[in-house]
Amino acid sequence: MSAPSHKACDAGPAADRRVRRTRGLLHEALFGLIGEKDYDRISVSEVLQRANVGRSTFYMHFRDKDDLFASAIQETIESMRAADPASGNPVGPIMGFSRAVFEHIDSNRAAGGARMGRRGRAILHEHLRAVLARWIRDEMARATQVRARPPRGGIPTELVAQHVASTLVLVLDWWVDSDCASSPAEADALFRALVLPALSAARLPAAETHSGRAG
Amino acid sequence: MSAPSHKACDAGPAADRRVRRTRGLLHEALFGLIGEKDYDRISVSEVLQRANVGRSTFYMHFRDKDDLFASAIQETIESMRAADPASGNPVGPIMGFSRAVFEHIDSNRAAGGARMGRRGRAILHEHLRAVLARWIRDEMARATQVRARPPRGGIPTELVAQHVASTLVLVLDWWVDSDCASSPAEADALFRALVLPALSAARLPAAETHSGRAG
Amino acid sequence: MSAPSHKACDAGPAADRRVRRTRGLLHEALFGLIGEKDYDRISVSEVLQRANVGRSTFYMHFRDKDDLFASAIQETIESMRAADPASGNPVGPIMGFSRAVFEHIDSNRAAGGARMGRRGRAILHEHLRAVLARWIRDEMARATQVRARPPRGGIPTELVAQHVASTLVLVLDWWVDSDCASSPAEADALFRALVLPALSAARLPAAETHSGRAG
Amino acid sequence: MSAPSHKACDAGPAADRRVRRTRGLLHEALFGLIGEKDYDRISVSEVLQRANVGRSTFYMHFRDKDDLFASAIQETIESMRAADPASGNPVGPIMGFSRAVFEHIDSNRAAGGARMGRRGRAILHEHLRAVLARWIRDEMARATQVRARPPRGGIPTELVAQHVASTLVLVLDWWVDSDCASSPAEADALFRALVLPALSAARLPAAETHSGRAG
DNA sequence: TCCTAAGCGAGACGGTACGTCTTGTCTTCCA
DNA sequence: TGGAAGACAAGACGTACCGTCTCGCTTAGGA
Repeated sequence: MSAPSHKACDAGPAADRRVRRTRGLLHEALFGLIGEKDYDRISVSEVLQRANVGRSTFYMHFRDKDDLFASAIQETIESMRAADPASGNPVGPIMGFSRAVFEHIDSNRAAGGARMGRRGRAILHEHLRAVLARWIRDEMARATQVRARPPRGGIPTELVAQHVASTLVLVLDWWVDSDCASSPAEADALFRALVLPALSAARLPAAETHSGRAG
Repeated sequence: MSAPSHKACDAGPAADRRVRRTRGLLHEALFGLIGEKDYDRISVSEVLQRANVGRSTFYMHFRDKDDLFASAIQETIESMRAADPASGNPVGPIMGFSRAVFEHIDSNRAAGGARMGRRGRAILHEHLRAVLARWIRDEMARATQVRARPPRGGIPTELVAQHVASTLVLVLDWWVDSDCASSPAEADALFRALVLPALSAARLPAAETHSGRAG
Repeated sequence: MSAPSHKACDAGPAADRRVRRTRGLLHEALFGLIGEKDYDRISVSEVLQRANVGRSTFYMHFRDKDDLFASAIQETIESMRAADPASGNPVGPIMGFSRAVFEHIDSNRAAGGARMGRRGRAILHEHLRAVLARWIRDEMARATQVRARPPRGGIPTELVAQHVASTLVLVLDWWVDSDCASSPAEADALFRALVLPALSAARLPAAETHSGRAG
Repeated sequence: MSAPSHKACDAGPAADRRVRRTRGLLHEALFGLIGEKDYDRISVSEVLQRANVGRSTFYMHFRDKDDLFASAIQETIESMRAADPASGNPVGPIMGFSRAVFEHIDSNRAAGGARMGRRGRAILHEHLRAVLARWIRDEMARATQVRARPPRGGIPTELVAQHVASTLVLVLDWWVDSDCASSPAEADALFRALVLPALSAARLPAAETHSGRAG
């Protein structure tokens, strides 16, 4: 889903500018409110009032509150990926991008990782998981080609990708919940410790890889 | 949350029987509806109508729809745990209970794993994760004592427990989604392949985590 | 339309009392607001707020604002008819009831005949016309039987009834607009002067209508 | 309100031509839609779409939908008056113009008298009443001077004029509703039968109202 | 011939009201 | 006396319009 949302609204450069502005206002308003109260106690009207946007305009751009949230997350992730200099870099260790993720969260933790109730967090996690799973699938495909490894071990690629994504989200959540007490490097190390052994195992005929943490 | 819900309603053996019946009706009604439509398109009124239960009665027993769902899941899990003969057996391999879980799902898959929309599944997963994490924490504590290992390795116990629970839920979901194409034993093997290496690693002293950031 | 509106809601004497109260509150609130601003600048929400009634309750009882208004008018008219001692009295002059109408308006003019914009007045007139036309049709039928006159003259009964009703509403409106400067008796005399000659004419064989077109 | 509407828009002959065209398109579109559905179920947007006119253009010319409708009616009436050869003819019987009105409606009934819901009809009637009342006031003034009668009888001139206008509209409505079953001449005769007696009475000192309760 | 200003289409926008839906409380009545 | 029935206040939802606005495009009179 690279398109912003369910509607194109291409009517000219000026209109486009306005549209972009409106969407931005709504994103910001929602993020602001999420910092203040539980996600699903937030009503659409509150967002509108804070963004100073009319109701119909909102529903022109987003199907509902969840759609707005998804779009906002998407935008954030994309800007984060764009700001990542190492993005698309084929060299470096396996799953090398994870470090960048932790670093990014670390520098933006004041803004983004704020309070958001059970439901908001669930939606966020779901999105993150999906996006990360896609990245990881890419990464795994590349790694497989570059290193000329056998295409798959005993574990289905898709399941591995989801597992890695799920674990990354879990560690992220746990790390943010602990107020980022440890450094990004340490958190990343935890993530890698949890996930790399299984990755190696996936390449082998499912024999036990005890060596751990593959550098 | 071992207590059924927020209210006791103890007024005698007969009343208790009726109460239990009412709660059961509501559980069944909710499960029935979940099989038909997305969880959060279900309104309390629908449940009431199907269970043939008055509105006020519902709110006597449950705080809201999620409370009812949680209670229903809890009951199901408890019945499942009760039916497990190996429960509480300290011998056997590490994380030995996982096999039982897959077996149980396999025999009940017609009934339970039915259709339920995004949100319903999310809530279910959340609950499962929490319950399983608790079991796993217990199991890890026991394993630690029995085998006289050092209390923790480089990875926080809590994080490991959550990771294992999360992975189990992931594999379960993936397995159910594939219509249980593989046998419970195979699915369990996948789960163990993903999770055991990390568990072994967690026992080692985690050399490279040098220092806390705050300290 | 003797039934209050589109819904019966018979669920017991107590519920009925509550229902009646709610409907009354809404009637009063609407009449109050009509006295303050143009009828169609009044929103349902305003009525609700003033009546201290929930939105859904309103739509339980009335289809929309116009339905509420119609119901309120109906109620008023019925109470007025009930309070009229001469109602149903077959003796007395032709169209004798008109005098009572003027008298009634005269005594209640402070309350009822208040300000109400173009649209509100139009709706009111429409209703009055319809109700009065029915009364007049009855009256004419009775008069015809009592006086053993020929059933109809050259003017269709229905048209005459509507004409009389329309004229009565016109005179009423004009009279109320002039702040009831003249006495009810005088106003009634004006009405009778405008309408009685035509009524007498309607009894004659209407010489000048030569032939139907279609026949 | 003889001016077309609230804006002059004098900027040259060509511009004027365009303006006229636009207004015409809107008139036609509205009349077309009125033939298809209830007047107040018609939205401005529908009119715009059918007329192929931009939103801002509409609001340049008309304050709102009612303004457009009023303007369209006005135009129609004016064209009707212009086409009437007897217009302004001081000779002939009292209220002689009424016959021309029925004749006009008769020849244009296919186009104009089409379906239009409660509200549309109400607005149309209101307008007709107002326009006709003005004509009638003129006619009465002329008649009074020509025939050298006393300026007013027992009934206020204004009230008489409104009564006549109201009755004409009533008969027109009834006639059109009956699909113009009778000829224009007959319909006119009905109108005159209903209204002329009162007119004669209005000239006298109110003597012949025999029923006499006014005193 | 080009220029400039108008009328115009398109449609995003802030705003208001609508009628529907659901929630959780409360009251009444029945078994 | 406890539970079914359901009226009710509260208020969010997504839809429909409204009237205002900004934007380019077209077009025609004046330079």
